[in-house]
Parts: sequence; C-alpha cells; structure tokens
Amino acid sequence: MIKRIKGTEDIYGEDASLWRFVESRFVEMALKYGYQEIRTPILEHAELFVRSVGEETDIVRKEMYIFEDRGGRKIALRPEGTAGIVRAYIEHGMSSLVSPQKFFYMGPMFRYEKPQAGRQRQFHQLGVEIFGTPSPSADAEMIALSFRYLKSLGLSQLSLHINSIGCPKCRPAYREALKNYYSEHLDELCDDCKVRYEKNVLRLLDCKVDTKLADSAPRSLDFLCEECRNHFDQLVNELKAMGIEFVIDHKLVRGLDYYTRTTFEIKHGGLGAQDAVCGGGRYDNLVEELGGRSTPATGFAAGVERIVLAMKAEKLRIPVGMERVFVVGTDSSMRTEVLKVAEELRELGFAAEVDLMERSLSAQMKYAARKNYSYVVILGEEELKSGTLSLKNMETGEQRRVPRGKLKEKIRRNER
RNA sequence: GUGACUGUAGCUCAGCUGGUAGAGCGCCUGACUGUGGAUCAGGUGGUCGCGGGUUCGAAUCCCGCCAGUCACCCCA
Repeated sequence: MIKRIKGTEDIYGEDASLWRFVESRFVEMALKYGYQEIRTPILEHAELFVRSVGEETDIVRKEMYIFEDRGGRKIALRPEGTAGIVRAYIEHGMSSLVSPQKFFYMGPMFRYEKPQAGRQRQFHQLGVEIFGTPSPSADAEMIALSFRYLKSLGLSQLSLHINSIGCPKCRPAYREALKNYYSEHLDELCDDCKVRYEKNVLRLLDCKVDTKLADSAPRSLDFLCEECRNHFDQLVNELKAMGIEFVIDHKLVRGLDYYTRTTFEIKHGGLGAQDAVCGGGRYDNLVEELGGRSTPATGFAAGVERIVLAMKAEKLRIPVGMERVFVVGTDSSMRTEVLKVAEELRELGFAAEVDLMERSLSAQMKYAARKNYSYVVILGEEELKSGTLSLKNMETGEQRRVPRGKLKEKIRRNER
C-alpha cells in the first residue's frame, strides 16, 4: 500500500470543517483590517530563501526541500511565506503603489524536519505582511490583528510575548555584551549551547536546559539605540491603547535572520513542546537585501496545525453552517419528487441530501440519524395527494405535516 | 540529525513460555412491505509494518529497514 509521505497529513471529516473555519475566520478578519490577499507560488528559486531566511539558519542548511528541475534550475518548496511575498513585491514594482501595502496569505509550507506534536513536514501558515511603513503603529496593528483573530476562534490560553532585538546599528553592541556575559560561564553551558555560543549568541537565550543563566543575561532592550527605543516604547503604548495584554520577554529572539526591532510570539498553554502558534516581527532590511528599494516591513505567520491543536485542547466547538435536511421517499416511485424537493431546499439555502443507495425507508432513516441530521422530510403517496410534506424533527421525534411552501419557516436554525 | 517508546481488521485492542489469527466498535443486509442512533440475526473485513535469520513450525525469538508517537535540535 502506498502511504502518505512522512510528516504530511490528510485533513478530512470534522477536521476539515475545523480547518475551513480557522481559515475563513482569518480571511474575514484580515479583510476587516484592510488587508488584501496575495497568492505566491509554492515553488521558488532556492536562492531566494538562502538570501532571505539566512544561509546559516537550520531552515536553509538542513530543512529545505530542494530539487533540480528538468532545466537544471535549483528549486525549493517554500519553507516560509515572507520571502516569496517580498519577491513578488519587488518583482511587480509595488513600492510605487500607495503605501502601505498590506497583504494576507495562507497556504502550505515545507520543511524537512522530524515530525512531532505540532510539527509536520508539510505544514500550513496564515499570515500578513505590511510594506512601506516604518511606524510602530504597523507592528501594533498586525500584532493586534493576530491576537484578536486567535481570540475570535474562541482560544483563551494565549499569551503574547514581545521584544525588540534592535537594528544593525545597536545590535552588535548587544551581541558583544551577551558574548562577554556568557564567556564567563562557558563551562556551565550545555553542549548545544557551546555550539550556539560560536554560531549565534542570541539563541543562547532560549536554552531549555539552563534557563537561569539566560534570565540574568544582558537584555536587548537595554542596548537599543534611541530610534529603536522610541519605536519599542510607542509599540507598547499602542498595544496598551488597544487593550491588548502582553508581556515583555527579553529572551524572545527569533530564528530567522531578517528580523529587526520588533519580535513577537503568541504561545498557547495547551500544546506540547511546540507551543508557539504565531510569531513574527519587523524586517526593515529584507526588501533591500533582495534587490528592492529600501522598504520597511513587518508581519507575522501563524501555524494552522497548531491553532487547530489548540482549539482541540480547549475543546472548542465551531458554529454550524447551513441547516441540513435529509429527504426520503417512502419507495422508489417517489424518487422524482424527492429530487425536486431536495433541489427546492437547496434553493432556499438549506443543505439537502438524498439517498444514493436505493435503500429502504427505514434504512434511509437510519442513515439520516447516523449522519446527525436534525430534520428529515418524508414524501409518500399521502403527502403527494395533499400537497404537503412530512417534516420530522430527529431530536424530538416529533413529526408534522407541513404545506410544501411553508418548509422554510418550519425549519429553525440551531447550534451544534 | 539524536534519543525513548510503539507498529495485529477502517478504529480500539486481545493473542500467556513459538503450533500459521480473535473480540468489541464500525460498515452492509435483514427482522422493520410509510419511519431512526436501542435490540437481535447474518454478512463484510487482516500480505499480523516490510525484508532477512533461527526453527519441523514465527504475529510470537534475533537482526536490519520503514512508519508512527513524544522529546531534543529548530521553529509556525
């Protein structure tokens, strides 16, 4: 038997409804804030990610799906969404459109990692990007959007963490301070951290083995230049003004090379080790680094799988859509009438299903019950003669004759 | 990439110290020729993850591989 590829998932049944809800709610919310959708290819030149995500990052060094196409080009399946959107922004000269340009997107991303709870090789992200404004208001808006969105799904065990990692002007001093601090504790570091010390000092902060050392390490906020400091202060003020609760987390550094100033993350308390459902921040230099005009930008990405896991952890229900009705005939001679009534119901805005197995009336009732229909319309000789329908409420068992034209008002909406 | 645990029907699992597969649930049909999730009866369904080895004989023991789960790394 051919099985699905490691780290990929088939989404079906109840899960598919959940996913649809998570995605459509996001689209609604992003549109409300004035964002427009952008769909970029899943395939990009591998070089794009090497230059944006960073040559030295794990994502590029060992997690990218790369292949050579028949024309000998090095192609990658996108490991994240931002790079492709920046590429599209530059390629289409969008910097000459009105600023800011605000985009939302969603779709599959690919990273060759070992799967675990909340981590797949093909995973799905939804997110936004704002181009053309250096203002902390942009950071505040997209952070607020992400947080409000997650709350609107019903999630409550959320915590928002923010930080600033400065800019190329002030970050070197901070990095130096960290290096000094850790150099005095080299022998206390775990093996992974010894590597981090050489490779990327900032990441020493999120070591899980020894958190005490990181707790008392120098804080990036204390090293910010004046511009970065003002930026951060204003972000904090705007979040407060919008009534968004957050904590300043000086240990929050993000893994992708392109971040500047603002970084943020939203964690969920009901998940396993992979507890970040959303993350992002500002990347003021990426557009220029990829060959575009110098353009400040900010954005976030949220993991759909993790959102879904979080919703399951909180046992959240989703609102039902259309009221569903099953239409049965007492025998095969009613077939035409059954089809007609089902079409009428669909026309009226209901979901209507009919038997496709040529089953007996009782078997059809059984099917309707198994599929959780709350209403069944029954058609037989008697109904046909009198121009009525029998409408059965499957929850109460109550059944009554209804004139054909009155179906709509007799079927009430209810919540699942 | 590293580590731990796991792999028998669609699902959950049983199968003791080796004698070549079972249950419950599900699914289909019927009891129920105009009425359901309950009950009863029948039916459907398995290369015992894959490949080697040991043995007269392997789901059971050994090795390798693959897959799954969780954690590390990293990240959404």
